Amino acid sequence: MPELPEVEVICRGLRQALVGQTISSVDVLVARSFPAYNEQAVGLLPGCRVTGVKRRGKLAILELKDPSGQDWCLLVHLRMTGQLIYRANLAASSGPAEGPADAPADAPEQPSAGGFAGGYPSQSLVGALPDKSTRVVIGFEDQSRLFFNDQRKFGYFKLILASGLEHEEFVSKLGPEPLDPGFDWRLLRSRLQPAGRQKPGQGQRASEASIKAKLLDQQVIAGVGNIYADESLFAARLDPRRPASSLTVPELKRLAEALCERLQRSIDDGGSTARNYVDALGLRGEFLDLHAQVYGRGGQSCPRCGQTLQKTRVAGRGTVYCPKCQH
DNA sequence: CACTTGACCTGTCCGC
DNA sequence: TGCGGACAGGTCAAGT
Repeated sequence: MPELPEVEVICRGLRQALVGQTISSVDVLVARSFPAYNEQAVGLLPGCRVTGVKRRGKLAILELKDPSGQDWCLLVHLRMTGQLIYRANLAASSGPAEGPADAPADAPEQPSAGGFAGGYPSQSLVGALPDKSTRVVIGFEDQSRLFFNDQRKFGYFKLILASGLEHEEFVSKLGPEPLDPGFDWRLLRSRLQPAGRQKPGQGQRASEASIKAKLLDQQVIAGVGNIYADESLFAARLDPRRPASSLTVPELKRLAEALCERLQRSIDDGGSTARNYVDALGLRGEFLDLHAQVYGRGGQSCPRCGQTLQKTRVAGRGTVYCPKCQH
């Protein structure tokens, strides 16, 4: 469920914490979480300095520079249940990270912390780390650590050259960023309704795929997942089952606007916590509680017209919509 | 070729 | 209490 807003919130936190830091160690506890680790990264990552943290679609990207000056990108995809949690060095007081049983040590005291410098906030949803879902741990020279937790082991790390062919391929595969300044209804139309070659007489084959399936396709638009597809379609008053090819210009305008508004609103709320999403400090996001209108609310009444929201399946995903005001 | 479905995983929730 | 099964959904391979 980490989608664009969740990954964006995590990246902002990591940027503050990691830029300028130098990696001192990498522990891969589950091999599938960093498939190529042994071949390429085992001796390469320690010594690398973090020069930036970016997001592309649902990917978090740690930009690294190795001692020889070569630039690398460490890609992290959280998939369903991945978490990236940063823990500052707690004045070396947190010895073995495993020890709720110990009493003598002033307990895992939580230094109120206004930011990363002092540790982590007491309202963190995540306890002592590593825990049983920890897959990768990256240590830094100042003794802080970045934990990659992932219950379902769908997420992964991948190290690529910043300017290599792999990078080009991965960038060009993803569709445009809906929050980039250049994103508007015309761009959305070009992605949803690509101008097919029109043979005179034989009109181009209109895409029959549902608008929801298209929104979930990362090659069409980058970063939209199930939550924001449903929320945007509701805000734009569009039936998720409609063929993408059938949207009119006014409908495309509503949808483009709804996508931007819903995604930005969620970033402002700290993202959506449906199951186990937390930000870089272990804090949950509040979008679902504060501003979501349909996701997870099947059977409840439509906040716009009062009709009962329907839960169904579109594009293989659980989908909630209002049968009365979405057309 | 366009599109849909199944597999990958594990934790949670529900009914029996 | 314990167990089986459905369900959650991002992405890719396989199927229609």
